[in-house]
Amino acid sequence: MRKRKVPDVVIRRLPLYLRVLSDLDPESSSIVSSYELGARTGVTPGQIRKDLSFFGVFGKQGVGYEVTILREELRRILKLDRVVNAGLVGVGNLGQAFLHYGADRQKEVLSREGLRMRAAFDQDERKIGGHVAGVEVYPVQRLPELIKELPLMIIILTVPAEAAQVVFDRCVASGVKAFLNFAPVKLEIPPGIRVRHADFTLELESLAYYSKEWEEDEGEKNFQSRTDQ
Amino acid sequence: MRKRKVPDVVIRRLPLYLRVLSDLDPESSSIVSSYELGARTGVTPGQIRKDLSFFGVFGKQGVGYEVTILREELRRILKLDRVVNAGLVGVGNLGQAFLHYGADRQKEVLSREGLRMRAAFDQDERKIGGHVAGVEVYPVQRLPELIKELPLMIIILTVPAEAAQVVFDRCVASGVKAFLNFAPVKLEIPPGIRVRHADFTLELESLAYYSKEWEEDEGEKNFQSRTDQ
DNA sequence: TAGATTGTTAATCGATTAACAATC
DNA sequence: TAGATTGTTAATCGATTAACAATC
Repeated sequence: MRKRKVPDVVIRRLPLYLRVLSDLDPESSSIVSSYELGARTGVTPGQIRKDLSFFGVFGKQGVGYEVTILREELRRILKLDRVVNAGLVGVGNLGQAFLHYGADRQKEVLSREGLRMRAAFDQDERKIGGHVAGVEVYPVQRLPELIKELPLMIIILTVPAEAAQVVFDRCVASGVKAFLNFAPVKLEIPPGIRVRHADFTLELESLAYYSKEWEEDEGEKNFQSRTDQ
Repeated sequence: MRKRKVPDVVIRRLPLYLRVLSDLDPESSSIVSSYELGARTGVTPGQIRKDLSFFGVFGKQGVGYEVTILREELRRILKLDRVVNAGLVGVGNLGQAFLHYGADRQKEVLSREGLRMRAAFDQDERKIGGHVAGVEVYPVQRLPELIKELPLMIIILTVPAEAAQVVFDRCVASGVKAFLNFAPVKLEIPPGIRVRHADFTLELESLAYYSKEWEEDEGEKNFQSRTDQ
């Protein structure tokens, strides 16, 4: 009964396909081929077909994929066919920034799929009870309670580095399985829990390697254009 | 004379090693082994040694690595031993958020290495001439000019999706080789240019796949704990 | 010296790509 | 039917891991 594990690298491409399918809908054709999907996502047609094959058979040979059907299938696979509530812990500069960002995106896309920024948490008395970008701020003490009641399925960690592990552990204890972590720390992660790290300091530092050397002429061109992540 | 290309996945781990080495310095020992580095970064000791071997020989067999030496070598490799200026285009919600984030991090780490948020750009008359988190906002028209004069080696794109390709192309034309792109679009990227995508919408949507199903009991446990990116 | 740890090679693992039979 | 495009298998590519000789 156990399906073979789907590689995470495949899971990470699915939202990209979904985005293109959602943007595609209005424009005429109700059918799309892996070639067109490839052109619009930057993924090779073969890889798209391989990725989809992990989940079933969605196309017609000689024809392509029905846009609405494939879109609904991807939404179902990603669990975006239901409401998915996210909570954010740590309403500092970064936390507020993310809430504003989320509010911007929510209008466009997040809520088109089932994602909702549902609650924020902080220690600071002055922030509690307030709203940031339309999201209410609760005391961190209520985290376990609200994880279960709302419920919250994804937690975004925008707490200071020192607090990250403690908050993370508390969320895990309350049943959360998926995290987006902005704190620049190595978390101790138990089995079955998925954490994505968003650490811009590391991103920028690694980009410095590829940055132009303005002083002298650049002799060394031993890299190629590539889109990462 | 041409070195073999260093895989990007290796480049992305170097800042992590550098961070640990920088944090390590005060604490007693001036020597660190690949085993300790591994414990602190979550990378296997063998992989750390392999990664470093792309750039030369930095350790002593039977002993380990001199902390200060390895740190300086990594800073040099990543070009963080000199000043690296970054510019940001698009001072909307997300852009301002990033500038505040950068200001926070700058105090701690970014400036410890050579990274500086040096300039911001926007179209909006009301923003131009102002400062956000200590960074001056210039009109986008001055982008090519200031890229060359300051100069700016890394560009952070926080413009709306529609504007991203145009702004990107203009920066490339002015010689920028490294980008951090927050706009949710597939950019057309010429050879020799490195772009990292920071697209939280996609991250959250892929996390939904791993999120707990609260309705029914979760029968399917076909994933493992893993830290990605 | 004996013990420890590097640097590196070879083996393994996993993901991408090529290719094509099936079939609409 | 002929042309197109899927689904899938086999080949390739690249990255990680294991293992160990070199040597401090």
